[in-house]
Amino acid sequence: MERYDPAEIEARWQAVWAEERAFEVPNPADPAADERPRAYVLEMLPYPSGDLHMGHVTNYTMGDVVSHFRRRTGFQVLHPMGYDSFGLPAENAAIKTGGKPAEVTAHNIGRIRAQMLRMGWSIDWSRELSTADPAYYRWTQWIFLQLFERGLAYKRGATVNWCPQDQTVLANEQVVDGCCERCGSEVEARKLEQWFFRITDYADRLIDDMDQLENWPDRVLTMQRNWIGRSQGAEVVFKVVDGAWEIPVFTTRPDTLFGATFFVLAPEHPLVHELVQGTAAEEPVADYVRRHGSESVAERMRDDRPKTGVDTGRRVVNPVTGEEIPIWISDYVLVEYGTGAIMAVPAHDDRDHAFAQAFGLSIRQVVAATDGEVDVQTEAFTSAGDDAVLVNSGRFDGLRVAEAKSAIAAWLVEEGRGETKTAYRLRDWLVSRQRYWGAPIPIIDCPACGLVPVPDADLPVVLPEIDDYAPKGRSPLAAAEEWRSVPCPTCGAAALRETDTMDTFVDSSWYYLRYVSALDATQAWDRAAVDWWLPVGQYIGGVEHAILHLLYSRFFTKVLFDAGYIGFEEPFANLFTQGMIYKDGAKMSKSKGNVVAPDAIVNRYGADALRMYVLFMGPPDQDKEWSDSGVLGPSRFLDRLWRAVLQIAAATTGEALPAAPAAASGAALDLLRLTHRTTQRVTEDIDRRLHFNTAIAASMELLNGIEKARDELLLEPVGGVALRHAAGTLVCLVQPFSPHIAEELWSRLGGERLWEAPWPVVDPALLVSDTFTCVAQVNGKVRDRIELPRDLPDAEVIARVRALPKIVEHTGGREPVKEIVVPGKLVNIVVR
RNA sequence: GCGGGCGUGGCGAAAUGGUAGACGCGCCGGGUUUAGGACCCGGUGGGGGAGACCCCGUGGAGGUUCAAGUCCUCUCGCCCGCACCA
Repeated sequence: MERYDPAEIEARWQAVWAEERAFEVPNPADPAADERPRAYVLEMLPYPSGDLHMGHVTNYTMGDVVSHFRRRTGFQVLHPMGYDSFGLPAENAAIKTGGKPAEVTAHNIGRIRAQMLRMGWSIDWSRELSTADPAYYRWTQWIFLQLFERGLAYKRGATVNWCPQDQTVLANEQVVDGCCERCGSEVEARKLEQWFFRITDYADRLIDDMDQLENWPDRVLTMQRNWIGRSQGAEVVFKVVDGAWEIPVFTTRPDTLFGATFFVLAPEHPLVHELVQGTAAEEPVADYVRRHGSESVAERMRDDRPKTGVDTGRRVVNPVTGEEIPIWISDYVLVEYGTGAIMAVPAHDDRDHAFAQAFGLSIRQVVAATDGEVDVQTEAFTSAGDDAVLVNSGRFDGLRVAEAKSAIAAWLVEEGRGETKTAYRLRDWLVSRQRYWGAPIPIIDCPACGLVPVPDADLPVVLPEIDDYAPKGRSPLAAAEEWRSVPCPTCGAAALRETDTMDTFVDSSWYYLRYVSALDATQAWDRAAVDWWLPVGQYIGGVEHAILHLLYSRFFTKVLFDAGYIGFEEPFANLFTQGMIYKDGAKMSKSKGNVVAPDAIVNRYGADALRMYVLFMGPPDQDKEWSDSGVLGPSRFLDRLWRAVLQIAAATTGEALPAAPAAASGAALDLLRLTHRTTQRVTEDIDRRLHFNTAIAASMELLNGIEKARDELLLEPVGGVALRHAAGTLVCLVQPFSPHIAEELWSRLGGERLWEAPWPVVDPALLVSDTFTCVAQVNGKVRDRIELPRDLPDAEVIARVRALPKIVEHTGGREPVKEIVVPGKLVNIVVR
């Protein structure tokens, strides 16, 4: 028999699909457009390093299975692909080899595209995009200016995260444990003028609109919620003794106000200098501030570090007790959060408690446990539940914490000493980078007019060709004097271009919109086409983007909605986050030397086997361990499928997928039932649960059934039709996973264009049989099984089970206390 | 500390509260080829028994139920996210 040759089959069908433009879909303006329902299936776009890795293979194969399935169940499917092609790796490679980032990138895209094509994914390649292409980043710049016009993009001096290795600033989201997410160097704090996006304006909507994201993993929503970190509380104003200053603090525990025994300012707090000027504390405070400022971010984040601080000698008045309490400076108070100042309640806050102990400050209990004593001198009592009531708090004594929070907050408002307030952990998104390979920020700095947007007609601001990409602590673009010097668009005076480029996460925050109009040079997207395709129906990607890409994209979508450019507020209706693939217990990485190259597996077993294996390995949302021998399972399965279908195709005649013969009985009927049960399982596993591993297992069971029945069924005509029906169905079910072999076998069965053939339909009559295997239990333990007619009345079922010798033996002649019948499943006889 | 998730054969894993281990890898035995990472048949959780069979078994301890891997309470271990956020 002809051997299964994946390499030959795969190349041939890939050529057919390309020739037929099988996976290209029309926009609404296109005459070819029709009114069938639409599905936008999208996977996160890849960074084009030279080689495809297993994570990509899993990600895009999952999306491809969904795409094929939707296409064959009546949808027009938009399934595009592009490259997130700006960024450091290409730039660093160019510096190392003396090439140009654009050339390195073009080369890498060529390689990764070739590897993607070998996987046979059903992608509409006519919409391919690359974020480093001026035709793309022209619109990234346009969006930047949309934000600028609305006050959502602004430049300010700030203490920012500086990566000494990459020589650029980083967003908060890109700092992990005090180190650069990309290169691992310890991040330094630097005071610089930088561009920010005002994502904090959208903090509430980013949290509240999570209600609409029912089909997002809880994990991702929780991570975003934590990252935004919304806390309800109160702002309380404290007056400084012997001075005109009033300093507000933010607290989530206004109920503990009576227990505030000292006050702390962050070292960077703007009032620090004024407060101590000309006093005895001036020198020690200045000294503390200086020492604190020179510490690295990582040092400040060490969790076991002792509390440090310095007394200002100044005092503030506690608004409820009238008591004067000392003002300290300490770096455990963060200037960026709340107001940069806190009221310290050592009895009920661990950090304040540690500070009070370190400096011998007084600790006063104002909340007590309803059950049992607590010693707040030893340890802070932080419970805020119903088991905690106020003490030493004047007329608020006896209130539970929750009640006291609102009562004291109300009192503060009444007295004009404070107001209710919400604080967020989220910071504005720092988007400027001092590197070359990114979209230039389209702003011109005019000495007379200030920051002026580049006029739309002058977009894109194209990256100039330069000779030296090496980072020097400022953007390499600053050296391109000629490019940089331009007349001010407003007044015509000599002005300078902004030389920073944008964070690459800006590029990827809107690419899902561009696919609908990827070739349109006149606008970022066609509104009618966006309304037609979006929001994205199914988005698939790695969980590592939970608080970067996925939060930024939601923010952009809301901004563009508010600006009237799109008609929806959430970009991704359904999100699926796939697990990572490990090898030898570790993430695959070049440095660990445990990378398995997809190309090598394709060479050996074919793309169809690899595609099937990455999904067969386990549940798609879980991390998985790569096994070199594991791929043999799907590989052998496809080989057996090949031989079985070819044999059936040769021994029988008829359609590729003939109707199930009505006259079937015995083994033929059993096979038809198995076929339809399998169709049901595969359909549900793909459609509802994205449980590809069990869908594949079900297909394997069907093949096992076909092989077992084959020789017998080929002897008679009805059996032959049943076999052909089973084989045709199986080929259909396998197609989303391993489309090349499926297409080939389909054509051997006499079919055409499987990629658009209708999905097999389940005949409900074939899902049930006239008998069932009844499990016979005594006291919940399985003792026997018996084949019974499905329509037998319960009483008769019980009688038949009770007559079984093993049941008689285990009941030992005792009368049942109870008899449980689960129809079509089991009988449980309960005896004492 | 706060939040999320996970513990089932040698391994990857299945299992609407109803037959635990489907499907696959590996391994064992047999066959067939012995150019093959080839193919076919049978077996494969642990313990006992010559055997039909019996007992135990889903990290651990309780509980609910006729029935628990699945639900509840406590507990141990691992992974991930956030973390001096007031």
